[in-house]
Amino acid sequence: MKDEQVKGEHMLDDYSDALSAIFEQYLQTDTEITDKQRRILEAAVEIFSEKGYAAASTSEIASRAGVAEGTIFKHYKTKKGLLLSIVSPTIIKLGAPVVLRKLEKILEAPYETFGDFFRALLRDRLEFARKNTMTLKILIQEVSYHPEFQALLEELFSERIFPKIEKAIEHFQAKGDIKKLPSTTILRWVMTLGLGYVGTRLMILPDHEWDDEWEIEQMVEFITKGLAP
Amino acid sequence: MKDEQVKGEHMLDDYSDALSAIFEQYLQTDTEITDKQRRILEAAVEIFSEKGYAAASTSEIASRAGVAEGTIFKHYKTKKGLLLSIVSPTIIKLGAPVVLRKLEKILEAPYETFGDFFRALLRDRLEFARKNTMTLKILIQEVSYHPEFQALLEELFSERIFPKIEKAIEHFQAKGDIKKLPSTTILRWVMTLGLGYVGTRLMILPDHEWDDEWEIEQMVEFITKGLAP
Amino acid sequence: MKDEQVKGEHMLDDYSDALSAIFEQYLQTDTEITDKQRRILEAAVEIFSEKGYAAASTSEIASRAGVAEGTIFKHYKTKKGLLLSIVSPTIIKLGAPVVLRKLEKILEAPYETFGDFFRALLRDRLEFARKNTMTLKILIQEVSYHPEFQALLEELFSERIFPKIEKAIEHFQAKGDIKKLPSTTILRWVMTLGLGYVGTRLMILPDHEWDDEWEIEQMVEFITKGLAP
Amino acid sequence: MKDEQVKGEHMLDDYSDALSAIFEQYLQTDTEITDKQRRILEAAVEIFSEKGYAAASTSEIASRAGVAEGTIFKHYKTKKGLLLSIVSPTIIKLGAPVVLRKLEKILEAPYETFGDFFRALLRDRLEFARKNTMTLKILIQEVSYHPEFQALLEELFSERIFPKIEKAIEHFQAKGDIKKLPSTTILRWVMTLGLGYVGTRLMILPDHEWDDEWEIEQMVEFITKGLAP
DNA sequence: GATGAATGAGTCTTCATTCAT
DNA sequence: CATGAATGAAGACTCATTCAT
Repeated sequence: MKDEQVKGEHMLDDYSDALSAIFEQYLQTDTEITDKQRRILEAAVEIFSEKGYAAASTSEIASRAGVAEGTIFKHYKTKKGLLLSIVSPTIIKLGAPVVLRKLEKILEAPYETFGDFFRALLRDRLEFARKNTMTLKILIQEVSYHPEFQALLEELFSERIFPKIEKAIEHFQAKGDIKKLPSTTILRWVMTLGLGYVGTRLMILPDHEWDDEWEIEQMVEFITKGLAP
Repeated sequence: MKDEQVKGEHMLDDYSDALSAIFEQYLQTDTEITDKQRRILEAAVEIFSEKGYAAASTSEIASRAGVAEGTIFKHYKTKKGLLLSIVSPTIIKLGAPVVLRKLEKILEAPYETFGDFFRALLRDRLEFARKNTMTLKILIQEVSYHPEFQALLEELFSERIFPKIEKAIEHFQAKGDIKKLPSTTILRWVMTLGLGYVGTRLMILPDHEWDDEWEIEQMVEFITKGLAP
Repeated sequence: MKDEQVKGEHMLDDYSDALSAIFEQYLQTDTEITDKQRRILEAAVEIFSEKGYAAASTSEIASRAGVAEGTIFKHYKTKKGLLLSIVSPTIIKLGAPVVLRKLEKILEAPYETFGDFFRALLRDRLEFARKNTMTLKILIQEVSYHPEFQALLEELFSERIFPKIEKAIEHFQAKGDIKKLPSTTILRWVMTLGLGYVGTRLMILPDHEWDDEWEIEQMVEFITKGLAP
Repeated sequence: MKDEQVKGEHMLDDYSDALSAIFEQYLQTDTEITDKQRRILEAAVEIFSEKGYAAASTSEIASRAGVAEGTIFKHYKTKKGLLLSIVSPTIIKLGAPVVLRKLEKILEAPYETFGDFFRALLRDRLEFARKNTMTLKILIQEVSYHPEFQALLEELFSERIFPKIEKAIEHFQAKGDIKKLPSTTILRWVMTLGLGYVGTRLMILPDHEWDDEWEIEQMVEFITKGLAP
């Protein structure tokens, strides 16, 4: 699992086309990040996630980051630019594992059953969300209000993630592992359950005692039985 | 179904205790609403749901409602007061059907199986959400930033809704209808699937062609099979 | 003394000329005052004296008076009109005792010495201030900001009060009772001491224990000795 | 006299205790004042003294100072903060000469008679008031409405100024120079006369021709005779 | 690069005043 | 006469952004 996570986080190499192009403008992938820049980003993530983008003030971000007000604007032309440089990379990383070529070869490979596939995906994304909880919260809250995010997410999901998961679903349907329902419906159930767990786990009741492995196994079993042909 | 919805919306008579007390202060239940007041509320709902509470300006609300800015403040002391008088009633109505005494008597009555129970609840809440889509969107977006909402929701869910649904779950478990898993886990799955459908249906892809009855039936079947003992 | 006070308050009959004319517009001397009007005036006096004219709001006055906001404006065209109808009569009454014809005949009459004259005047005005403390406070506070008040006061003092007091001073100087200093200087000392006592007594330290008679006698003696030729 | 004034203005070194502590928060004693800040203060003093604090608008202050409205709030968090930074230092300076330790040693020193003492004090405070006329006018007008000012003044007068003047009075009484009246009464007479002169001289009739030395001498003589044992 | 003073448009809110009922 | 809903101008204050140092 550790392994997979690492992959999930670093194997962005495949983003070699349109989407990347769109993203690149928001990413200073090559620029070495300075200390002040890092502190600004950290402060911004905290404050955006605490009060929301619109209610956050750049002056509060500056003071929490311990820099002058003007410094923020040296690095990120506008407040919105700051938001973009926080959220955009997260959107990319969000879809990373699914987009991986390896995962494409799912047909030949690692997962015997749909349950295995779901388990792997959920573990991976739970770990990812654990590491990026605040940023994801910002994304979830702000997506409604920023068409750029909607466009990026739509491209990501409808052209990359969904097709591949659909392929996987169809693969397991062909194998007779799961019922022949429209893949969009299955997709929604699966995402919905996963997201429901991750969201409850990390954002709604983070202080509750959780046995992740057990919960994941129950969900796998639930889905396996629910989708049995 | 029409019947049930009507109940869901109007059978608030049972709110005869603590929660109501808390809510009452936000509700002008008896006050006859004037025309301008209605236009203000409508405009506010639209604009809050379009751009979020923090980014909405009272001057824009006033001009969309066709009233002077001062008029808003004659009726709702503050911008926040306006938000509260939109969201608070929705929070109450949100839990209405579950809190009904009738539903408490679920043991003796209407629902043969857990699937029937889920179907009824989902249909009812889908209808409710259809009628209150914008207000619910506001609630979802703003709940993180307004502790009052969190407090109300927490009281509503943890002391009213959850206990009753849990009872239902335990009832069907005792009947041997569903598997003996912790009711919190089942609860999460069920809510998550329902919410996932309602949210996708009304907020994320409202323009997609949906066959609600079919989708609901599939979900009922999925859950029934997935939870089979 | 009681007697004198009554005179001081009621003997306005002599105001038969220019000044009255100016004042009349602000006075509804003949109009019978209604109950609501009285409550408005009382509330306004309280609130103006508590927070000052500029910081007082007509809506607060209305609510303290127990009338509708609009009612104030039915009776007093503007907020300023309300202020005028409170302060203007007080300005008139302020000068009343001195302007009285009787007092003009001071030469023939009641006061043997300058000290007697001062004592009588001070007692009278102390009683007057006691009955009109709040209104006088308003006058003192607002006179700087309202040229109308300055004009009225100037007319009152420079054309009526001062000349008469000066006559009295000259009378006592001629009698050899007091020193031959410029009457303006004596006037200032006398007014200043009187005002200093009345102000301290009623506005600055109203809760202190005061022996008015004793204090007045000391002042009389102080002045008598200080002004001795 | 020049000399004394200088002392009066600069010998604040003795403020080494409680009162200073209270004041310090309002004083930016060390901060170098910028040009814009100075213009803001000047404009504020003018406008506050012309129309009163409540009726003055920050936008008018800004435009008279030739700065943007926001600039005012960069330097003084609120309109009230601006008022405080104008009035508080004046309150301190107001009591300065009396509080000086030197003056405490009045027993051994400079003043032969109570008249000499009064003359020196009056000259000094007249000069001070001449230099701070507008600020003092603001203080006088606003003291009723701002409990902070009342508290500061009360501490200043009742714990510092009055006790020392009382000591002086008792000293001259012991010397047989003045009559044995309660010192509070004498204090009131003396302050009242002084204040009456300063106020008339600078605020009520500033354009009148005044012979300060002559007026002061007359007052000294009046007091001396009036208080003679 | 970093600062922070300065800006002025924009925010929420209050207020005196009007007018239809 | 009395009401109170409605107004819109004005108020204090905040904010993202710029720019000289």
